[in-house]
Amino acid sequence: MEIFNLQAQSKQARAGEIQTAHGVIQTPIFMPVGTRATVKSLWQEDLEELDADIILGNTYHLYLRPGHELIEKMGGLHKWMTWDRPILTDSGGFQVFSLSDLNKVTEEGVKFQSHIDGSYHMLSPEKSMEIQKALGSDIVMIFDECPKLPATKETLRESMELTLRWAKRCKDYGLQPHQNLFSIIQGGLHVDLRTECMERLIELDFPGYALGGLSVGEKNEEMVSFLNSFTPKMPQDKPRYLMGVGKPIDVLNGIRAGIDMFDCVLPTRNARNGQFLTKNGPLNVKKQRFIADGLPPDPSCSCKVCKRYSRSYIRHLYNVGEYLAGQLISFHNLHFYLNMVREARAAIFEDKFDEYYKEFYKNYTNEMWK
RNA sequence: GGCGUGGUUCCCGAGCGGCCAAAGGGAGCAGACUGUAAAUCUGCCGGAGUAUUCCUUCGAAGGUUCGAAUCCUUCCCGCGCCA
Repeated sequence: MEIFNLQAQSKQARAGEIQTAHGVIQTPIFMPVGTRATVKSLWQEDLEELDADIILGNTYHLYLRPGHELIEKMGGLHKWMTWDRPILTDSGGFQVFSLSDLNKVTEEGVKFQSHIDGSYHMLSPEKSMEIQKALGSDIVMIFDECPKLPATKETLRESMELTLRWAKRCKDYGLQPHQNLFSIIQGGLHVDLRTECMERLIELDFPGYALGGLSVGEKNEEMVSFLNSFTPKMPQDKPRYLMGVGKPIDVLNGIRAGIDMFDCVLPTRNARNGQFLTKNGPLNVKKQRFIADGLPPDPSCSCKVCKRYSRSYIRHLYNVGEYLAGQLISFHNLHFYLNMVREARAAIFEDKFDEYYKEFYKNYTNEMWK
């Protein structure tokens, strides 16, 4: 079943729609990350006001706490967290990478030691599917292995082969009727490995294809150059998802290469660390020069935070450790990302994405404003 | 007036003869953060130099000592208790 409808293209950049049981996702899309059934520091009302089409949840974290059985018992993730728009859940594959000192990878799966209490757990393709099935997310990710870069080609190949075997096992596990299983292409920065991985995944036939294992240690230029050469080879009629990426410019680079979906913790994590985004690049609110700055975070922004609050006030909140600082900046930063991809989408429909990209890049990297 | 106690680098505050340009906080500065173990982490933080180094500094002035933020004398100022 096709869930993706390609609507417009501007060179490699694409605009389209993804159909899910909980609504339509307009692409290119940025998906706020809500690991533990919450986009940190924001209310679901905020996400609706931001008009986020879809958010993420995480298999590993929700499995450990509160446990997928509980969420299933409470009616599934959507109902439990009162979010009736689409949800994508990551499979826990990334945690194999980010918590690597606490786990051991075998053919069967990954034996984990919980980062919370040290207890032992097994995460396998079947277990990840069981959890995501219970959560009831609209887009389910296969359980993959995400190798850290740089890595030898041999290592990457072995990892890719394992991911392929796991992909088959995920595919064979039955999900809920409304759920769509996306596969994840691995293979480091090698176009040949990635191509082989993709072709073998296409044989299994998935409704969407993701690029995993990027922005995990390689140079940014390497990732951009890889994306430009690889993305056009990906299926035209399926959504293309670049996992975990990235900074605003990275997202635009991805769109330019033909990626449809993105997620990243940066707008919310960095918000909690004081960084707010502006048309002219990121700034940190804790700087003393903002102490009496009556301007909003980004004077060119139309979000509710920028309409009301000043840098001076938010700086004070941040400085004294008030939660509201992180909340306000998170809201603004997500607005920044979502607004950016909406503008990109509009530009693609007008076949002016390159112009949009160049203008954005020029403003965002202009040192004069810093 | 008496007794006691204290004045330390932007602020608070350790140090009480050499290992002290002086712990630790705070503030400040610079940086990081990319499928969230992150409202977190790293570096700098008297001046000059890449650096072994040099210069200025621990209320003030004198003194003891090879050597003092640390000991002594006097003075200035703060705080507490008693009259």
